[in-house]
Amino acid sequence: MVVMAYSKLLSPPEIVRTALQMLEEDGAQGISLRAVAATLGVKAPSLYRYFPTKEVLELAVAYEALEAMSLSLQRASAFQDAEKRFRKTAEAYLRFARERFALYSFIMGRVRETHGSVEAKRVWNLLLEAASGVSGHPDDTAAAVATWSFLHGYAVLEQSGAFGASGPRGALERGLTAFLTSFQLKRAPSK
Amino acid sequence: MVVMAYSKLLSPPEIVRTALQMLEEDGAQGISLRAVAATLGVKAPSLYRYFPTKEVLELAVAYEALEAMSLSLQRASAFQDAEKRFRKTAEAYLRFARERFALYSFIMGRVRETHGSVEAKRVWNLLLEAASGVSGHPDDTAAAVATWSFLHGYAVLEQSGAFGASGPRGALERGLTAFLTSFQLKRAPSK
DNA sequence: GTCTATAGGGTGATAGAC
DNA sequence: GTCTATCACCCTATAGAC
Repeated sequence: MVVMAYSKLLSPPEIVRTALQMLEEDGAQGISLRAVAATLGVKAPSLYRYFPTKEVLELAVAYEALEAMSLSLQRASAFQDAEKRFRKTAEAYLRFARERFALYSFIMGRVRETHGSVEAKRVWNLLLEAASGVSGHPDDTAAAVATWSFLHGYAVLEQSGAFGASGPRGALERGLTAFLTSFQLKRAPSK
Repeated sequence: MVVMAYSKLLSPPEIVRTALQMLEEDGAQGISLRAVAATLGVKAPSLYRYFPTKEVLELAVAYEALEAMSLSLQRASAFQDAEKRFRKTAEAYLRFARERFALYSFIMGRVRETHGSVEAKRVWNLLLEAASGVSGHPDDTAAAVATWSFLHGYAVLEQSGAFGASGPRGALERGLTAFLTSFQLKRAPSK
């Protein structure tokens, strides 16, 4: 047996990064401490030196995932025109949900726990600004929540195969247009 | 030990009914064969006389749940006025999701498997008719899918606590109104 | 037709050796 | 700081006794 000195293999950020990556690759049924440890070349109990419970690790992963999500949305919201920003933000939201669905549903499964965090607020604010820009009201919560509901529902139904072989049949465009026209009707008078 | 003849305790419908009821009372993490059997006063292996695998039982439960859902929606769709029927159907959908959320998400987690069944079609048709009635187009799939997405997203976000302490802030009304006005704009000319 | 017993898998978490 | 060993559960599913 080769004599081998213990080396500091682990660190919280590395554990979180690994867990997130595994979640993304095949995370339908969540995080397994054993699996994460194995990927790191370590046994499960070692992780407890860095995270007191599984839940604490999951929360750290959720924050990291929210960060990634807000970055994806941010890139799409750099448009001046209100309608274009609204559409691009919605598009970016759905792209993130589609391409990283396990991560997305992991986030959405922990909304309560992450509520109020800066990471969650960043995502929320991008949605809020996109919707408010269309209606012309500075903090149009109702418009943003309605938009969020639609996008979330669409993302989940799409991924679950609910649209069937015939696909969504233009429902995305139909919904976005409905919101756009309706929000614009209630538009505050521009100065 | 009391001598006791074996009696025919079980039947497929009774097992399904029990599983559905348990799912409804505390079914956040799905069906457990052990738990279902215990409730029936029997050991888990006995269930295999009636269902070859857990999945088959789950499917039977899903169909039963879809049946219940379509009944809930049906009661609300008996309105002549298109707008009223649309609103009442949406209301009934959300009520079902709210009051029987475990059942609702069990259904939604098996959309792919139940797709094409008569039970699923009954629910879908009620949504389709509600949306089509507003737009005036006989089979307005896009409008129905958009509405479904919104309702599903709203139901899930609401239940997950995403709306926070301040609540949805009128987002439901805002969304429904947006769809109504937009669908009516594309209304087919009435004869 | 239901039973016991068991195969064979999973999970989070802890104690104490090294 | 990581390890082994283990606790204490959970689960679906099958073989064969009664």
